[in-house]
Order: sequence, then structure tokens, then C-alpha cells
Amino acid sequence: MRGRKQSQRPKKSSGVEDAGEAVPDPGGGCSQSSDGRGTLVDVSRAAVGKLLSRATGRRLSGTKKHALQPCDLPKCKDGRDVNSIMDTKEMLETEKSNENVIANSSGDVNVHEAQLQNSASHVLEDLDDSDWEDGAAGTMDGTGSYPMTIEFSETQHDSIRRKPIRRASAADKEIAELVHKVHLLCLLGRGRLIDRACNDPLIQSALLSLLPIHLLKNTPAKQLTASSLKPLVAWLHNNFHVRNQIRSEGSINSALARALETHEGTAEEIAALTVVLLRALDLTARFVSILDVASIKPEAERSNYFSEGTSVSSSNIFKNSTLMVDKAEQVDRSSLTSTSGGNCESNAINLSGKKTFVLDELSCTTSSGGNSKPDISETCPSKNSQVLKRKGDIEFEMQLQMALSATEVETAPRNSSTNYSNVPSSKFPSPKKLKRIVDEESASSSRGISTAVGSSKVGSPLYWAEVYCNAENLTGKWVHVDAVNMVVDGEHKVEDLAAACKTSLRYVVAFSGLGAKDVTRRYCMKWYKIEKKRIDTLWWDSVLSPLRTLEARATEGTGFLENGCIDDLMEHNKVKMPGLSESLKQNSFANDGNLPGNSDHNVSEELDTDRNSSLGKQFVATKDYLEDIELETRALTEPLPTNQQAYKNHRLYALEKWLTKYQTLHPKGPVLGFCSGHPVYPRTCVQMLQTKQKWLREGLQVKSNELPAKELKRSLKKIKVQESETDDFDQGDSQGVIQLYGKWQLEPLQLPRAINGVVPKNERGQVDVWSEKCLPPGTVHIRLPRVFNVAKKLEIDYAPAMVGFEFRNGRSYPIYDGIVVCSKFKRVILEAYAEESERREAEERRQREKQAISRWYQLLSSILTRQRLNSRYGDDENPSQQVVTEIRGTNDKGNVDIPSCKDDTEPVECQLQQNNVSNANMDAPSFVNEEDHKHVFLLEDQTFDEKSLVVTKRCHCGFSVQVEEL
DNA sequence: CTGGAGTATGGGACTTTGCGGGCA
DNA sequence: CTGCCCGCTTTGTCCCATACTCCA
Repeated sequence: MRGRKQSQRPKKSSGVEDAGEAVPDPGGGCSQSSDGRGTLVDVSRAAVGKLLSRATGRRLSGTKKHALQPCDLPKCKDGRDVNSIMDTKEMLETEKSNENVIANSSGDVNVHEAQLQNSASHVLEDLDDSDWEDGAAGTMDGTGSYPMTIEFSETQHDSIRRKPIRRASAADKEIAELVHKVHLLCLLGRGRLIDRACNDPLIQSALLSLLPIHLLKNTPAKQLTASSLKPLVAWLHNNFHVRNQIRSEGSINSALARALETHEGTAEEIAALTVVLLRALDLTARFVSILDVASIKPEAERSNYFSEGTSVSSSNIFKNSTLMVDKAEQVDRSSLTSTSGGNCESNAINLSGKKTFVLDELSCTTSSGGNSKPDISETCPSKNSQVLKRKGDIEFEMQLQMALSATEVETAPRNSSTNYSNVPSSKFPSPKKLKRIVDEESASSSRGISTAVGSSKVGSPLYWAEVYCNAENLTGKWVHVDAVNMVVDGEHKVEDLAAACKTSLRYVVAFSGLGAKDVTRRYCMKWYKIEKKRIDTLWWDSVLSPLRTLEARATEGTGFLENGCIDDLMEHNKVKMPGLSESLKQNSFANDGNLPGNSDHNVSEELDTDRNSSLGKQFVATKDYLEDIELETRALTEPLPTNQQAYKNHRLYALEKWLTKYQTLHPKGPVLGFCSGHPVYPRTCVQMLQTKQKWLREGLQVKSNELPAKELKRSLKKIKVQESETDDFDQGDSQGVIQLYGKWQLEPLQLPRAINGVVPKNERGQVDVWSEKCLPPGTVHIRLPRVFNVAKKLEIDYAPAMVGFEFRNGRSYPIYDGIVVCSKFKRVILEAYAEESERREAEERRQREKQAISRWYQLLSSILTRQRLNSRYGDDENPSQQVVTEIRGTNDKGNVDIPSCKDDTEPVECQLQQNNVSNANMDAPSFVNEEDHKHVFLLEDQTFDEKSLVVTKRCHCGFSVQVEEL
């Protein structure tokens, strides 16, 4: 039924969604496979195309409407959109070059990465083709001050006037989602790059050589605990400081090398160095990053955009950029040291969105070999998303440019003020303290220095390391290590701290072995808050699945775990959910990588195989698997939210007041707690209700003596309609309510059996075949066209099969497909149908042949007639030649007869017909010169072929005509 | 500042069992 | 005359999710 509807209902949105639909379960949560990957590529391609077309579309419309006002708002909007493409382009370019670096790393991943590269290059081509000059016209001025001023006042006015804010359309949402996805992919690529750099033996040994000997000796490789890491982290923290400026030369490896040299680096570099050190000490370590991506929703940004519009300094992105550039050049020129200065300048000057900017940017990146890219990507998490959150998707266009200049010019100095490295002994600052810092910064930014980029996110933890401590937790545990902030094992602090810095932990990803794993659960306690901000799980899983395999392989090193240890582990993790322990155990032995109800799980088949091979008395627990258990445990033991709205779609808990019409609580308990006085029930108690009819379609019927679980009042309008139609007021009560039943009130559908070859039918004399389950026992559904004729002929009882409805003209019409008959007649009917269709085909063939013959006859007759007329009246020099040409012409044009003849199953006949023509042609030359010749077909010259029923008539001149007797 | 309640709105799901004319 | 085939034409309502406003 559902399938039918989907196919019949015209899809309102297309493109990506359609592409997605073509994918049967892309990644499939647990069954990610090669086809999933392939379609991912398709989807990505379609998406990029869509993004571009949309951007182009917007641009065009903007130009059309406001061709006379180059400086007004739509024009700006127009320009921004161009910029948005530029950013996409850059991001894709980043990804592209990133992937080039790691091109040989992994087979599977590279398949879709290669495709991504392709799409990236398509994008680039397209971008280069588009006319940039047009879009840049409004903001051409390098100084930007004069046109900008006018712009602002207009813009602001406009934004106020346009008070009724247009809600984000489906297309807007789609674009935001696409941007979100692309951004995610880029950040994933970035993380992999860093991870790869952390494996550089040169850097590792260099760092190791700096390590004091006592630390080297005192760090146990075995029996590692979180506390034993503290001296190491303290050493790192004290010896490496967060640097004020960002260098833009060299690869990540060289950046790390330089950080080693200067004992300074970005937060990212220091986190990376932590990983380097830990790996150098032969510990299992990962690089962890918050992927602080562009928002998945356009609306929030939009609304913020307008609400913040009251602040002049932040109302307009162009103003921001202009301001930033001006200030940057005036104030912070001094901070632009050697290499970064040049880069920044070129970006800043061109910020207004000209083509030259992109070219500069690209040339920079290519010439420096991906060197400036680290800076781009690095600033993405901390800076760009903030822009997005505050300004909406129109800001996305500018984010990379702005991030670049802001990072180099503004953020770095600001970093210094909030930098904990300046206060080596400081621990994590309290959230309040951070907020204050943030506030101060916002204040300062509103005074004119860049407000554009993510100022409030400064100080947020974005990068850290995880070390596998095998002596923790019985089974070992991944321990959070943040050398920048000198925190070890502070996973629970990350969320609050990030929240204080307005960063949400939507995606926390751990990188290792060029792979990646989503470990958000470890750091995020309030999952319900981030769930809606995350991309569709299927997509994310399918993206991560190859990376997960790599990650698991890299951190492999199985620990043997006795059976009972699972219980210990459960106890340790304070599992409150009944059944989880059991299911986990079962799963571990069934080697099913997917835990119940956990869509985040995607343990690759390979790993499953590994586990299979080592099944025995002991079950082998990989780190990966143990971590899965840990994360799943967290997922199932989420604390109760404190606000009611969080229960609306909470995956674990429910409040009765937030249930929908068709939901109820059954059983109504246990009560897990209270929220604002409302009892909290487990989500598992929420049951879907349906009407009897709906359940019928699923092959279920309501048990006798069951009262409706819920009754809904019908809408007044419908009741009125019914009453006016039926004029029947007796049933008042039952008409006024819709009776709903739950699954626990149902039993399998028991339809009356077919008896004596008679199909039980409904009141309309048909059978509603919503699914196979709805067939009366002892009957079959034969879906063949016109099969009812056969049944009728054989006098077998049948019922038309109604398979669904079609909606046209505002009305619904039943769709019939085939018939329902008793099973015992199936064979007979099929045989008869085969015979009948054969007969029918033969009949059709005969008809076609007959028609072909008649047409040939007509053709030849007309040829003869024409020839006769020509020879009698015509003054053409070469009449017969004309005939021949005409015949040819007719053939060339593909006259109905010939092609249809070809299509037929009768090539012989076709051949014959064509031969007739050619005969005429061949014979023609013999009389060509005899202009006045009249053909005379004497009876004695005539031959008759009995087989083909062809009469060949011959003239003494040699001309012959073959005529088939009809 | 946060959260609850109420309201507005976009968008998706659901709706649900002919009829008349031409032609063989 | 009968039975079959084809084309007609493209709704309207309700509900849910979400965002916004107001207020405590």
C-alpha cells in the first residue's frame, strides 16, 4: 500500500531525494555494502549539481529583478550566492587535495573518494565556466567602503521592512543539508590528514627526543592508567603553547615539525602532537576532533540573521568583511608575520567576492601544496560555523574567506588573551569564566573589530587525544587527553565547556589508521539536544563505515575477555536497562555487530569474520567492540531531560502529553521519573494505534471483545458531509468517533476459507488484496492482464483483485490487478491463459500480416496505376526512373509497412515483400527507353506459385510484377 | 536566561470503490 | 446491442513539526 502510494503520488521534491529513493537502503544501518557506496557517490553528485543549479538560479533571478540597482539587497544576495559556490569549491578542493595526499591509503574508501574528486572537478569546471564578473559587479570596489555604506542602510531597511520572514522552504532545507554534508566530508578529510601526520616516524622520534628521560621510563606501556598519563600531559602542556599566529606554509607534517621546533602551535597541532607522543611511546592513541560543521537547518540561521540585524556591525556580511579587512590592515598589520601576511592580504583585499579571490586562493593552495589548507580547515570548526549559526546559509559563502583572514588577523591575537598556555598552571576554566570571556569578546567585536567569525567559540575544546588505557575499567578504556587544557580523563567536562563556548558536540570523531569512528556518545550526555542537529544516521553510517573498518584495524589488539567479564562490564557501566546485558552477550556470541536498537552501529563484516574465527571458550573482544558496548550503554542510560519538550521525540523516554493522536501508552508504566510533575515513561511503552481497516491491510484483525484503546472525535466537517450524504442520524455515536486499536489487541487475520472452489468476496464482490496476507486461505492472486476472461470462459469462480486506490480529480478510484481464484484452479487457469495468449498472439500476427499484404497490394497497385498514367499522359523523359525513385523514397522515409514489417516476428515475409520491390526495380531498365511502351501481361506468361500464393505477371518487355493472391 | 504555553504555518500524509463516449 | 477500452484531470483536509512570541 505504502509502496503504491509512493509511486503514484507525485513527488514534490526531487533530486537528492529521488536519488536516495533509488537506493534500496543506502548503507542500511547495518548492511552497508558496495552498492551503498556507489549510490552515495551518485547522491553526492546529484547534490552538488543541485547546489550549483540552485545557486545559479538565484543569481539569475537576482540579476533580472534588480538589474538597475547594482547595490541593493538582492544583488548582494546574488553576490553571496556566488560566494557560496566559491566556498563549496574550496571545500571540495580541500577534500580533493586531501584525498590526493592519502590517495593510496585504502581501497574501499578511495572508490568514493575518487568519485568525490570527480565531482569536485566537475564543480570546478562549472564554476570556472560561470560568469563571475556579473556577480562581482556590485561589490567590485577593492576598498569597499563607498558602496558598502549605501548598501548597509538599504539592507537594513530592507530587512526591517521584510518583517514577515519567509520560512525556509524545502529547497532551503535541502541546500542546508547538502552544505552540512559537504562540510562534514571536508572535516573528515582534514581529520584523516592530521591522523596521518601523527604517524610520521620523524616527528615521533623528534618529539621523543625532547621527552625527559624520566617520563620516558615512567610511562608504562602495559597496565596503562589515566593517572599514569598525567605527567606526560603536564609536560606537553608546559612545553607546548598555543601559538598566536597561524603559519600558512608547509604541509601538516611540516607544521607539526615546526611546532616541535618552536614549542608553539595551534590547538589542533598541540592535540596532534599529543597523539604523536603517545604513539611514539607505543600507546594506542587517536586524534579526536569535534566536527563543528555548518548547521543542518537553514531556519535558525535565518532567524538569527534577522534578529541580530539590529546590531549594525553584524547585520551585513559585507560590512563585516569590509570592516574586518579595514581593521585588519590598520590594526593588525603588525601581527601579520612573514609568511602569513602575504596570504592574508591577498584574501582580505578580495573578500568582496570577486573571481580573483578564488583564483588567488586556489593558486595559493596549489603552489604551497596544501599548505594553506590546514588553516582553512582548521578554522572551519571554530570559526565558520559560528558565522553560519548567526547568519544563515547565505553566510556559508563567505565562511572560508572570512575564516582565513579572521584567523590570521583577528583570532590569533584574541586567542592569546584567552589562551591558557599563557597561564600554564591553569586547569579548564569554568564555564562561567569562559562565558565571561566570550561576552567580553563579543563586546569587543561589536566595537568594530571583526564580529564576523565565531568569536564566541574561542576557547572551546575542539581537538584532543584519546589513549587506550588497558588497565582502566577491567577491560580497558579510551581516555580523554587534552594537553592544551591539561585535562586527563575529563570526558564529562567537554560537553559543558563546549556548550559554554556555544559549540555543540554534534559530531565527535576519533581518527586513527586513516579511519574514523564517531565517539560522540562518550562526550555528549544530552543526546536529545544534538540528535536533531545531526545528519540522517543512514547517510552518516554509510560514510563512516569504511573509515570505521580502518579505524578498528588500526586500534586492533584484542584483549581476551572471559565470558563473565561482560557482566562485570555491565555492572561497571551501571546498566539500568533490563535486557541489554543479555542482548549484548547474545550479540557478542552471535557475532552480530549491530546491537539492538542501535543504528549507530556499523561493525564491518570483516570484523565479524575476525570474531567468528576466534570463537571459542573465550570470546575475543576487540577494542572496537568493547567501545561499541560502552557507547551503546551510554546511549541507553541517558539521564532524564529536565525540560518537557525534550521528551517530544526522545528515543528513550516519553511524556504522555507529548504523544500524538495515534499513540498511547501500553502498558502504562513503569514510571521512570517525573518532569515538571509529569510522569516519565519508557519510550518502549508507546504504542501506535490504528483503525480496524488499517490493521486489516497489514493482515491483522482485532480480537473479539476488544474495546478500542482510544477513540478520536471526527472532525466536524467530515461528520457534516457524512450526515448530509446519508441523512442517517441513527449511528450518530459511531460516526462521530474513530475507534483505534493497538497491536496487543490484534491477532492474525482469519478470513473465511475458499469452499468448493468459491472465492469468499467482500460486499462489493471483490477481494481487497493489500498484501498477500489479505488473501483468503486457499486462494491465489493471479496478476495477469485479461485473465478474468479465461476464468470466465472456464466458468471458474473468481473475484477481481483490488490492490489499491488511485487519486484523480480529487476522487479515489480503485485499482484492479488480476483476479483471485482458488489455488486448485491456478494451474488450469495459467495453462488456459498461456493457450489463450498464444491464440491471441497468433490472431494478432495474422491480422498484422493481413494488413501488411493489403498495404503492399495497394502500394503496388498505385505504382502500376501511376506508371500507366505516366506512360500515357506524362511527358517525363524517364517515367519509370521516377517510379523507382519514389519507391525508394518511400522506403527511405520508413513507411509504415516496412518498419512494422521489421518489427514483426516474420522476417521471411518481410524479405519477400522487399524482394517484390527489388524485382520490379531490377526489371525496370529493360523498358526504360521505350517511352510509349504499354505493358501487356498475357495470361500465358503468368505464373502462380501455390506455396506463396504469388502470381508473377510478365510483360514481353521483361517487366514483371508479383502479386500475392488474397 | 530558560522553559512552558499558545499560535502560526509549511509541508506531508491521507483521502478511498466512476462515468461517458467510441469502437469492435 | 453489448461489452470493453480509454480518457477524463490534477483535491482538500488534517496533522505534525517547527519556529516564533509572550510571559513567568
